[in-house]
Amino acid sequence: MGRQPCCDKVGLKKGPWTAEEDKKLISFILNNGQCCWRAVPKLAGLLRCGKSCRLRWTNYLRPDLKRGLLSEHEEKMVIELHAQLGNRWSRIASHLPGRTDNEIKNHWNTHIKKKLRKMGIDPQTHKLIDQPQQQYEKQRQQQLQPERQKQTEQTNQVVMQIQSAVTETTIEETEKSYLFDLSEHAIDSFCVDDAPLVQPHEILVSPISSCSAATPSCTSSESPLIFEGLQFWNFDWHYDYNYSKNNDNNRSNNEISFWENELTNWNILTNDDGDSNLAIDPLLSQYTGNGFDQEPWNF
DNA sequence: AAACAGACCAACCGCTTCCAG
DNA sequence: TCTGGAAGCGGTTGGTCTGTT
Repeated sequence: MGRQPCCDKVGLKKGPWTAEEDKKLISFILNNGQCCWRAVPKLAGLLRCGKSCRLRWTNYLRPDLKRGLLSEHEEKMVIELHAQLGNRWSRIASHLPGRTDNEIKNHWNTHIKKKLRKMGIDPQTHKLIDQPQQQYEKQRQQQLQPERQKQTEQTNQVVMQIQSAVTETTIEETEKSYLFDLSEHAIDSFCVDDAPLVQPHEILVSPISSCSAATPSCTSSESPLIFEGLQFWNFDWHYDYNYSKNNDNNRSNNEISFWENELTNWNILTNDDGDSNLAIDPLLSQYTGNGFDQEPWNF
């Protein structure tokens, strides 16, 4: 027995949302808040599935969304967070105010992946990708392995003969040799002969620089998990919200502040009669925003 | 100017997780 | 503790845009 569909799909509309639908959804949520998404379409007069409404709201209509390409700083954060969290886009998005998981996922797949590959880094593992020369060396090492094994065995035999002749071995010396082994293994994990195209520190955000504002005492030796619960500062907090991608008038003005641009759009969307005085106030007053370099603000 | 290919991204699908009863 | 519904999440799809031939 299969699972019941999230909604009765008969007669439901799919595909891109129209301005009219957006307007209905925004009006409804501003008046009633986010309640049971399943009920939203009926109550808002939409022929959409609740899930679709939720996605449209969270990914596109939410007033606190940032729009436009990710900044270089945000991109670095995404890379750093991805190295720690993997494809947990919502977790990553939670560290980037105003960005959605969908947006970050798309940006990762279309931009960052390519950049990392160009840099010789595997976007999934964040490790250096094998270059042809390195692959050749690896193969060669494997071919030489049996011969080396034989040589090692012979050497070991000689060493054992010498060791048996040595009557006193201090604990300190034993520890030293153990530590030496460990360091050898550590080197194995990153082949120093394989000169990377890009040094790791050139790609990843240094933890110490990232944490300075919120946790000034942390050091670069700490786990990058310090990102957990961390607030990041100094983001651009501007919006370039265009309902239509084709409306390039606003785009050409570069970043237009949320308050000029967003409110205008919202006025249009929430008022049939275009009376801007009526507009947002009573509806939006419930929303509180918070720029990182500012006090919380209200509509 | 037309055809095509690749890039981009909004939206969908289906699985997982959460939570109330 | 179990169950079923709702929400959350990540992978994928498909339409549109843009650049190239």
